[in-house]
Amino acid sequence: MLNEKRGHPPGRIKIMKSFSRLMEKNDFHSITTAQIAKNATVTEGLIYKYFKDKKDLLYQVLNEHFYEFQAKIENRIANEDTSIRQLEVIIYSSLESYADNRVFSKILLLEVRNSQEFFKSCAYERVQHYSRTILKIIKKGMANNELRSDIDALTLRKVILGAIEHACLGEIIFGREVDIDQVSTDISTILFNGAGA
Amino acid sequence: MLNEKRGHPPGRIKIMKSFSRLMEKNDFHSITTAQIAKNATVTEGLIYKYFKDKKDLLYQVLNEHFYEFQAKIENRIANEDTSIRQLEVIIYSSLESYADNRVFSKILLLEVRNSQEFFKSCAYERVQHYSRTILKIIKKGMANNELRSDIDALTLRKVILGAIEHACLGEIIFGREVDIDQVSTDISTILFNGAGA
DNA sequence: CTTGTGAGTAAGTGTTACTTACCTAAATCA
DNA sequence: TGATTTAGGTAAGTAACACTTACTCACAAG
Repeated sequence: MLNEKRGHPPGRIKIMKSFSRLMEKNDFHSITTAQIAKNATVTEGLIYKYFKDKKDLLYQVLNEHFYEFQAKIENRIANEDTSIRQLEVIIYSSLESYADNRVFSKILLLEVRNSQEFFKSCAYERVQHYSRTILKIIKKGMANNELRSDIDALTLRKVILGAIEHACLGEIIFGREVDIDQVSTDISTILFNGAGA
Repeated sequence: MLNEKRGHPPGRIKIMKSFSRLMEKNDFHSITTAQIAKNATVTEGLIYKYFKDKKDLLYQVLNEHFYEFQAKIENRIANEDTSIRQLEVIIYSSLESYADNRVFSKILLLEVRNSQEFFKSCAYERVQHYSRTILKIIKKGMANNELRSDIDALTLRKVILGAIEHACLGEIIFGREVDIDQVSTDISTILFNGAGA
């Protein structure tokens, strides 16, 4: 907290807040640097003092949101003992975070993946860390026979992440309401017990 | 096939082919209309004779690819009798199509979803049709006790689609190889039998 | 033989993301 | 203290971009 002011001058904060606000209603490409600046009551040029380009601004906003997301989830899974419970908490918490931070989920699921630059950003490093946490839980679960070990751990991770993300898409894109409790228990049931009768 | 020439003048075809070629290596936004025109050996203006704007070109290219994708899958599931087998065929065939048509999968999974316009396009209508087909199979499976009916059919569909899509992301984004047989059987195992031991 | 139409072009235009040069006030330090 | 670096911020650009307008030309139908 020492360098809260150091690395974060008021102009920079205003730009990020302005951009976040605009992302609530518009998609990334339809937002202009002129709009961002006007909304932040700074000049366009200042954006490029703090951000390499418009995409860098996007990645840095994502980075801040992802930090909170990650912190919340890692706190919660620390209180669970079994792998399955930990994964269930991840499923529930992800749905919850995506639901009450639409800008964050929009950026992560719809805006960054189409460009290679993202995968060199530090926001992506955070995503990787989070992703590795899930893999560790799966491997631990397979080692102590909570999870079947005849399937590929990487594939199971993909299925879990895919299920979570797709479950939120309707909400993110169309603003539909999602019953988080219902959907997350259904996802857990399917993934851990199977959809077969 | 009568109006193959009628609705598809040579310039239009050249533009779509040129754009598809460019999409193999670049993302949508980094491709310019000047590049598309040059590559197609037509002038920039002609693009706007056949397409409302650059995004409309994207949607129409997707539409053509999706038609083939859909036709192949619907043929294949017609040969299967149980719901689970039909869903397994969908999982396998989707992985296969995404693998050998990278432009198609890039557009569908990474490029169109961020903009609301897409959801008014006729490419999206096709996606909806495909999506409804899956829902019908699930409901049929629940009705004849192949699939458990204590979970929401819509959620199961989301999990299936999410699993398929996320399984291809590594391939689409990083060009990683995917073992389709292995991954699709793993996904089916997880979804229908569960990952729990 | 002229009139209407579809394919295609050439030369624009306003916006957009981004750059450059500059200002100002407050730390830093000789 | 006085000189100088430096960080926050501005103003006025610029090249490139998506898209438009006004125009050919070929040719088919009446």
